[in-house]
Amino acid sequence: MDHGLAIGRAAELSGVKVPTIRYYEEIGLLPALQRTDGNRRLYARADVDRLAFIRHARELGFELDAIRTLLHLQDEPSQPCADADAIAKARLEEVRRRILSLRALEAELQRMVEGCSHGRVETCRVIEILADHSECRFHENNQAA
Amino acid sequence: MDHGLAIGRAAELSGVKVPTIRYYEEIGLLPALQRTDGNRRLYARADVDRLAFIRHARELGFELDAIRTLLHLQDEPSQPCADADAIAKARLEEVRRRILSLRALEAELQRMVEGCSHGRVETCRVIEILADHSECRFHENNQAA
DNA sequence: GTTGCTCCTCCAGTGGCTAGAGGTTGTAGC
DNA sequence: GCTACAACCTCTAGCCACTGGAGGAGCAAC
Repeated sequence: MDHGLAIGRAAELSGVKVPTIRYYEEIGLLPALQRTDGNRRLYARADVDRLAFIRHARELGFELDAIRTLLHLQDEPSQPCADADAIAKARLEEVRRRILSLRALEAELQRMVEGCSHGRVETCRVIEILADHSECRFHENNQAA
Repeated sequence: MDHGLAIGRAAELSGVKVPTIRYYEEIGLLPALQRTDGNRRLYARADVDRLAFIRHARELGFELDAIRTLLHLQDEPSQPCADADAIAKARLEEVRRRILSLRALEAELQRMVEGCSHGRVETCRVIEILADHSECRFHENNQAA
């Protein structure tokens, strides 16, 4: 038994799926790995930690490019953390904007659903409100999703 | 001057970009259009309305498949509107879930940013919290973005 | 007639994976 | 040692909803 974990085990431990791990390696988010004689990837604990870091950051909605920067920072702990701070702050702002936007959206959808006559489409507010944007209270130039 | 609008004008009026309009036609969201002798697309008012409908629905975060269904419903006003109602309700639920998830996310990011020592990475909470998921208060299996 | 704008088609790329084909390696049981 | 089977490998294509660019044609004004 050589020391190092197989990709499946690394996936289990980190919570990142096997094909996703390979994908991260491909785009250079993970350094090139050791392989066994049989060409299988070997993961050390540090690699699993790195994967967990990435997964957590993805859950928090950071883009892979931002994560790349955060990983570089993590690799050099003596650097000032202003960059990490800025990335987190930007993400926080983004999340807050999104929440505001979604709340407007919620209200608009609520209005649609409440207005539904449960009858025919011709008297249905859902369709009507969609058709007539001018009536809409949701006027952001947003990424609504 | 033939009656009908050029694609650029339809884009202006509907708020949908020119390549996006062509894309919608390609995937069958708009019916096949009239063309001029010179092979240019011609848009009637009804087409522009349809585009505006799509745009509005996209702003509200409906997927193109849902929009396809909504458009079918709009085309047949004598149908019961239960389907439209269901689509809108599902979207409303989705938005509410997302808001909850984003609020948890906001709190987590807030905690990260507040914990930043504005010093070196080695003492930075931002990196630390990312590295240590177990400390995280944000435990949804979410689509965080 | 020529400038310059809009339009046409077709193809490639985005982000962040996910799925599948087709082949190899490793392991457990007999 | 043999066989079955899981887990691995690479490579390619697909997902959504666009977006951008190349290279060419049409059209209006001067």
